[in-house]
Amino acid sequence: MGHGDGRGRIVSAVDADDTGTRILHVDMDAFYAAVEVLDDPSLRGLPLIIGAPDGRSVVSSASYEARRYGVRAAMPVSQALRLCPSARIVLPHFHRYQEVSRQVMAIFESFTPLVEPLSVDEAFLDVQGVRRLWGSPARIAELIRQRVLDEVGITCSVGVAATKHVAKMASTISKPDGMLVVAAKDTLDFLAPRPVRAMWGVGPKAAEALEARGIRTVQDVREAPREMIDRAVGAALSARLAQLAMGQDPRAVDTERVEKSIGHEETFDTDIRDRDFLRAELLRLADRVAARLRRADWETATVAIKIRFDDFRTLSRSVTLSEPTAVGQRIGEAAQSLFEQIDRRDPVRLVGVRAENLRPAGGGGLGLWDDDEDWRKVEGAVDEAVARFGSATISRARHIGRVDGRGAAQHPKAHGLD
DNA sequence: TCTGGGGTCCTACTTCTT
DNA sequence: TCTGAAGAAGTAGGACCC
Repeated sequence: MGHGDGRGRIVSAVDADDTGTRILHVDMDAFYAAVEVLDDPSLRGLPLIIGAPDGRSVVSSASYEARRYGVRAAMPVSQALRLCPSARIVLPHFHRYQEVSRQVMAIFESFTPLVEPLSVDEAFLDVQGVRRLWGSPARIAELIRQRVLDEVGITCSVGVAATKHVAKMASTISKPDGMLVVAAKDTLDFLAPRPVRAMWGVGPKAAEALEARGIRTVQDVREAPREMIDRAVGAALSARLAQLAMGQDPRAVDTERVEKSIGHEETFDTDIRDRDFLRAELLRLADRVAARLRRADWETATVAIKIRFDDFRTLSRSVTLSEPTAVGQRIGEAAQSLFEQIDRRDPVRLVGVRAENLRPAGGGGLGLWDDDEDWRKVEGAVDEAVARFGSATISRARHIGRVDGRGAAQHPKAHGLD
């Protein structure tokens, strides 16, 4: 079980003991690949790699047929093709995945309002309050699996347990097209033999540090001295692992998570030395970030950049602004200024811009504009005016756009800037 | 051999404020 | 007015997740 290549399927009986459970973790099987097959049935049964065939692309998703050759998400496409030369490369269609995701989430929400989407293809559901309506958690899990298949045409796997952590582990193990129910009283036995790497928060580094101390399974985590785990992975993760290993997970299903940062980054096909080009890229990324901020009616108080050099060394720099903004030009200027502070002149493979420390847009109300075209006109006009009249005069005019309140008065047409 | 993009969270350290 | 301690806030980097 748990091969990740489709050979580990488990399906608990609908009448399996689900005493003490309330959390469902639903995970779509090879989601991107499944959507591509849905839209082009001739792809069914083929080894598929979702990703770009060129440059430095990595695998976004792979069908189970490709996974049998060792292909995994996040693997360079070139490496995936060496493992599975017969694989079909399919360019990703992210908008389509989001569309299907919305369909699936709507099905979840028809069972319970307590749905926490984790990503485009998975969610936690708390079904404690809807048992009278739909039946036991295991029964609800089966109904959801059936409806997703009937109405959307793709399969999903569901873990049913008392906590998020165990439900997620259970869905992973049951894949694909599976369901695994872990009754509350069976939680400790279920967890004991699992590898530490399967625990939430344990990645390659933490696993290596734990395994170097002989801590290989969840049972080992329970038995190892706490100080030893503290030293291996730090106090915070250690405390969390100690809880999780005992089947305790206080995290509730959270339906109102809000984004804490918004960023964009780009890896170039070839490494770039040209500083002017990199500055222009920072400005372009800043514009995209700002556009998203305005659409969400947010501003950012902190701008961060990320620079990755040809040797994969990565630097980040950030600055807190004197005044929050959602204006691309300001974010771009902050990003460029941070970039100037980096002395290293080696070729760059990636640049990124991120807005952190987000807050609701106050005073300016720039987010009221539906299309960014309008704001580009304003920015373009302001830049032109700065060139003609000098920045002091124009900075006052620019300020009008922020304090002038919301609505028509700040629209470019109203300022005669159209 | 080659390592994306969009995120969150944590730790260690520095600087600012009281 | 100066100084030191302590806590808060800011910054950089890394690990992790999907």
